[in-house]
Amino acid sequence: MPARTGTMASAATDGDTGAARRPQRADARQNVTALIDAAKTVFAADGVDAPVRSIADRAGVGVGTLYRHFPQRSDLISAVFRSEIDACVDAAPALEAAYPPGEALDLWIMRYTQFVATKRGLAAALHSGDPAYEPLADYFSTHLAPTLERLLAAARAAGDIQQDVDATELLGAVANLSHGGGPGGAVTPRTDRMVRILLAGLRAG
Amino acid sequence: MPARTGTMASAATDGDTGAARRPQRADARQNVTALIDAAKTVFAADGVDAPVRSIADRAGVGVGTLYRHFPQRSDLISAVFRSEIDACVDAAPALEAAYPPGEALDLWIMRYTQFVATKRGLAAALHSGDPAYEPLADYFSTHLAPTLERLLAAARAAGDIQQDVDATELLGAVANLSHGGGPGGAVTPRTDRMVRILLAGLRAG
Amino acid sequence: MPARTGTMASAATDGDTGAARRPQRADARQNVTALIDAAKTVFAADGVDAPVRSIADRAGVGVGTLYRHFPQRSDLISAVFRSEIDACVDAAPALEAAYPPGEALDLWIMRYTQFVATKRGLAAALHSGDPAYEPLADYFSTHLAPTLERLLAAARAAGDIQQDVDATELLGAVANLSHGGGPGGAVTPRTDRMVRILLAGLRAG
Amino acid sequence: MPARTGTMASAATDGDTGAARRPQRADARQNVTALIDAAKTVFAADGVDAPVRSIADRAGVGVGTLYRHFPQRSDLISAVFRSEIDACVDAAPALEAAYPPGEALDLWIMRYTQFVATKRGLAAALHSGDPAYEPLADYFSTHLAPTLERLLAAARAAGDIQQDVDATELLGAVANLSHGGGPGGAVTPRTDRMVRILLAGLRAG
DNA sequence: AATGAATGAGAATTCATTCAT
DNA sequence: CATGAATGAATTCTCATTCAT
Repeated sequence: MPARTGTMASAATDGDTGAARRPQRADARQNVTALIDAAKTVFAADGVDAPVRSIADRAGVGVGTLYRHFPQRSDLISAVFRSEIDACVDAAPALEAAYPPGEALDLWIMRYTQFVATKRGLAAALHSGDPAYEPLADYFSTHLAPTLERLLAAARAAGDIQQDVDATELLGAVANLSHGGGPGGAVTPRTDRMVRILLAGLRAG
Repeated sequence: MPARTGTMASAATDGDTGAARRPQRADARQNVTALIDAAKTVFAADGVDAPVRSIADRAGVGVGTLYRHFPQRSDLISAVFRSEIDACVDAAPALEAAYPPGEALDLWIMRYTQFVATKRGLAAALHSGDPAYEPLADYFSTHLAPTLERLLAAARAAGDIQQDVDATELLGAVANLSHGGGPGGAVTPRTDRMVRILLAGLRAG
Repeated sequence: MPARTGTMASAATDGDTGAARRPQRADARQNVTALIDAAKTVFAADGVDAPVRSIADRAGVGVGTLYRHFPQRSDLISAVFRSEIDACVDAAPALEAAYPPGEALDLWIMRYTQFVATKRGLAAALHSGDPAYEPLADYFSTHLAPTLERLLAAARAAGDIQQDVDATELLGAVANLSHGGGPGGAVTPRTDRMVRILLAGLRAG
Repeated sequence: MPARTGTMASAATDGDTGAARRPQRADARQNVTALIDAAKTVFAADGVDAPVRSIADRAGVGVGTLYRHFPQRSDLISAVFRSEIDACVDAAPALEAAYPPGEALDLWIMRYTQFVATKRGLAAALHSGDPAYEPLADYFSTHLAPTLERLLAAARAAGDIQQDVDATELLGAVANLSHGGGPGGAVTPRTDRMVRILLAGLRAG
């Protein structure tokens, strides 16, 4: 579990006496941020199984600090992905507003594909069965899935798709298809083509 | 220390047919078989990155023996998959003969899915970029791809599919989709559904 | 498992002066020292190719600790030899001050011989061509060679030697001649005799 | 693959009863020769610690055959060197006849140097203290030493050298000095220079 | 006699994780 | 709180040696 100091702290301590303003708290916060940034880079480069040490080094902190904030590797993975997942979720409304449902669906999936492409090992982690990754899978289910669900419903309502498909399943499938992007993590044309075929499949009767 | 073969046991169990003790020479063949069998099981359980030792142990041979027959890990992987790939290839003609092109295509893909489902890490290995796995990728290209190509061509000729898709790419995509089958390696309904959607996508204009 | 330091023992043995228990942090220094001491002994006994493990064991640390401080074997070798090389270098001035050039040269070479005698495999390492040992060879070149160069120049100026000889080459030759000292590492009379002949050779026209 | 037995009996076995004409004897002889040749090459390339297998492979025989003829590694080393030692010994008379004693001594030593230069690890083996190499050391003592002794005595009688030096010791010293020849095994200028200085040392009063 | 398959003991190296400072 | 030293299990790979065929 990541620094659960931060979450409640924000609101609760905001009203604090103005005096205590530069505690160690801010430091810890900075470390957490640095670690997440470092992990983001390292995960993209070497996959989510990269050595803990390389992440700590890149963040400029000791491994002990990493373990303090992220006792489980999956905690770090979750933390890394959470912000990007959130960004992905946040991208939906604009698409929904600007495009017809079917197109919005497609565009959002492509957006999601880009997110997944840089996460080497993400799909493997999600499907590893390792209980440590359950929180991550849950985050998928509770955040991305509802968004996709909504997009799917709209497209279905518009008559664009007939298939009845589970959003979580579809998220997993697209993640799987995105495997094997180059080291840089770019979406390959290959991935792109396959995802499009899958999307086409949703249209079929 | 050499193979502690049960020399005296041989006479007593001479009538025995199949139960091989611990062989030699001509039975290097048997060791190879045992290794492939062991690897098949271990790969299915722990993925293709499982420790060499665990495979050797399960096969009842020393690691040296494993290395003798399969100097590279990819050699073993290839050996394990080759027979199944061949079986997959061999399954095509019957389907082509018995079903209309589009249906034959679908059925063969499902057959292929079953093969891939038990190979944890297969897709990852194929896409790892590690040159050690190139022979394996080649085997895919030279054996499975032509078969699928033929099925695709027939289906296209029959007007079943419009999409122009590369066979190797499609093989990779289906392999990716098949990730995450349970430890047992069965094709999950989830995988099945996603593959069907992909197949449906091939039909779309 | 971390260092099982004898925490409670400390008070009882507080009066103790030198006998370090199993330290930490600041005592990484002590570990380094212990490793160098252990390596010195092991190298003398089994040569510089002795198993890493045996050195770590003798030092009472894990192999990981050894690797932390000396990532390359040559790093350890260098560390072991450096202090002795330095001692060897430091011995020169006194000799130069107390003896005429020719004699000082001879005495210093004998001193150097004593150093080399306990380093089984040192000469082999120096000549192995293995790039890992280049730092060590460099240390020879940059520390011992100048010293010998100076002694040679003085002896030459005094008319003691006519031969024009490269200091590094001569160091290597003497090291080679010193091979085969008993396990104890003492300078054998045999080595002594051969080195003296070589030194005599330097005098010849 | 079994030995390509029966190369057809040689002239040597002609005296045999005409019946028994295709003995294994000739084959074994051939294998021994092939092994020695192979070992000579491999030793020069990789040193006397080269893997047994590489020698057997190069000789085109199984390792079992190697072990049959040379149960100990030192047996093979001895066998390899013996012929060259003999050649070295045989070179002496011609030099003694054609040159004055001092020059003959120098030339023979240089000849010996050439022999040693291609034997990576020979000197180390001689001095390893491993009892397995005693026969080899003995061969040195009983074959090369007397030759050198004779050359030394002649040079001493001619007034060329004053030093009283043990032949075996001198052989060892020159062998040591020859360490570090390039992979090809050529005598390096460095080695040459040092040996010449040693020889000069023999002249000194 | 020859062969080469099999064995398994080493040896090197990496890395997750703990915990003294 | 942070640090990073220490640990040692785990894993890969090599090679000398034996012995069934």
